[in-house]
Amino acid sequence: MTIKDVARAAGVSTATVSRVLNESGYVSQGARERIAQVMREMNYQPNALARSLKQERTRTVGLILPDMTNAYFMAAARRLQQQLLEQDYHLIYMDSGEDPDKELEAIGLLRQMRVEALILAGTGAHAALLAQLQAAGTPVVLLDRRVEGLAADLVVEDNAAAAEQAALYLLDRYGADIGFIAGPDRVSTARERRSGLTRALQARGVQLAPERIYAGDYTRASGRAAAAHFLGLARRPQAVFSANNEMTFGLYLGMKEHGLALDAMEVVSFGRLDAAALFTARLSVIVQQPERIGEAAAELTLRRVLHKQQRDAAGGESLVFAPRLEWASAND
Amino acid sequence: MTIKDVARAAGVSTATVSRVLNESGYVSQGARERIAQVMREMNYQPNALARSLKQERTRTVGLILPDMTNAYFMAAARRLQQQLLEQDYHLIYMDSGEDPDKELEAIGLLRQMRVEALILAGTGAHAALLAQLQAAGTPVVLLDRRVEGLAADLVVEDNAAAAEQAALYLLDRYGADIGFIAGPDRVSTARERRSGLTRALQARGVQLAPERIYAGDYTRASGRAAAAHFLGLARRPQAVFSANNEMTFGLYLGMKEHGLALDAMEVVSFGRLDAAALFTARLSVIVQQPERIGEAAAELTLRRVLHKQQRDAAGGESLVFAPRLEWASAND
DNA sequence: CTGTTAGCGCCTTCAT
DNA sequence: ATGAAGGCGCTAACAG
Repeated sequence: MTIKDVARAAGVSTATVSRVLNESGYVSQGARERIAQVMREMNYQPNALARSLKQERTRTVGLILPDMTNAYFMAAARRLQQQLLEQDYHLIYMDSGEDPDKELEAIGLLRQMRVEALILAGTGAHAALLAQLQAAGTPVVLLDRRVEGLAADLVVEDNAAAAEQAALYLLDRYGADIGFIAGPDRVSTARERRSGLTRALQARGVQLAPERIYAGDYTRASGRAAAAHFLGLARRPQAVFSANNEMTFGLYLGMKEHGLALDAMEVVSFGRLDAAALFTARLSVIVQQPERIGEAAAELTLRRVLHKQQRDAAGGESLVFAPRLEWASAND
Repeated sequence: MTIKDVARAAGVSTATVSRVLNESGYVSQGARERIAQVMREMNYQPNALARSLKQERTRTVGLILPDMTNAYFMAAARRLQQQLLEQDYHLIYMDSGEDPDKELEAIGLLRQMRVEALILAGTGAHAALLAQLQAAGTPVVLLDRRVEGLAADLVVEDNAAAAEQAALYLLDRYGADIGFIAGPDRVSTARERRSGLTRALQARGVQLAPERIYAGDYTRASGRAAAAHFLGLARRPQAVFSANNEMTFGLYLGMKEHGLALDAMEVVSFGRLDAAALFTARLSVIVQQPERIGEAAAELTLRRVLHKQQRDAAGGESLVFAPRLEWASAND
């Protein structure tokens, strides 16, 4: 089923068929209709590979995510895909599983597929390669996470500011009697959330004992471990600040396991925790907006690939969204 | 950056470069090393479009899912992708959003991209088109959901049997004093779960009053509405059977809103509900296994595309997995 | 308005 | 062991 078959069946040359395919150049009404008819009858689908090869344009964007079972990323991805689709751009996903090696492989594959742009929520490991990609003319858009040493377009949330605000609230209420469950330091959002806390501590002139900070890794299991840790202390914190919602879920699991009421400690968490609507807790959340992140990333990407808008040599455009804080008193 | 550039830089012809790229034919040790060296230096990435065009082989599989924010599907997709990647096959996702029109568009796009196979958790709308695709030589593998009127490879869970078992348990315990929250009838899993209930009712010679069946649509909102419905009845059911976990979540939300304790009714639900670990309930779940579904779909697909194993004219291979039932007494 | 032609980057005989 | 050449399906001048 090629353009040749269509041309023959319609009694025209391939060029004419190509013209109706691309809505370019002049084609008589009669020919146009005949060709359209034939295409429908044969159920012809143009070969995207051949078109892309010839046009040097794939209308394709790569997206690398660390975990495609993560609700936050998938919400962003979904919106992103919708937006791109409106401009006839297609998304090719890859899942790195937080593994730099797999990320490297994914980047390679996407390059081979000649994606016109790369959107990345990365492990942070391949700054040099990404810079090279950019230099070669493929726009790179960082999503949610920064990559140290890489000046690229950026769509992120203001983690530090939100964390600082949340921490100030807790410090003013409980002083140093709080616990912090940190994320993995290799991820920029985790670093920023930690530094927000640090800023708040400095602002209030408070020191946090080392055992009040638990080094988690954004997983539910580490939140559960944090609960065990905090509840094992001579004096357990009155409140906990958790750097993401998975760890918060784990924290509650751990509290339950230790026979503690779930509203025994006040908790502030990054990211929504739907489950909290079903039990009694004192939970405040820093509400993120993956859809807006996805939409902004799409908009930025399209600007680069559609309008060939060049990035400044110095650095890219930064879009920073402020998460909303949702304070909750006992929510039962 | 083409094979020509590499050839020139290495002082050989493009044919030789192609040979090392494909590890085919004879290449002297010296040439091989020189070429590999040049490729590394130039950071050459072969053009997948050109290769696929020439080889008539894209090493690409299409996957259409109804909702890429759904944990079940994404768990399956992840496993699927991992398995395919091991054989150097790549997955191209599309999200249909449960919309037949978008699904149609997605199928078209994937055809244009010349995917070697299509894996589909569909809206059930395009049996004829899919049959045509199959006839044209593109294997179609149905994931989780059947498509009426289409004889294709199939990887699903045994919804009817599991639903029947669950229903029998409830009927033996509460007689007709139970409620059922059904899924949308256009989805095969919903139909099967409903028919499992029907079988159980017949087996026990019990009739369920029409108001004891609520027509949900697999969304949380419809579960919440179901709660409102059941609790508004003159006599509320003593137990509820919910056709999926999102609706179960909604059910609990609704119960909470009506001031009912979450263990006031016994509940059996399709699909895990993680949140239940955090509150007191009487919930039993029919545990699904998306990873196994994904793995099986990958295995089946690879058999078709790698070994060109033909499907029987009559129908495809059916892999039916039995979900595990996890009975819980009060889980506090 | 339409057809002819020359590639896009790569692979694959067929010679050598 | 290597190179020359044709063609995968399509588009984009250029002629007519």
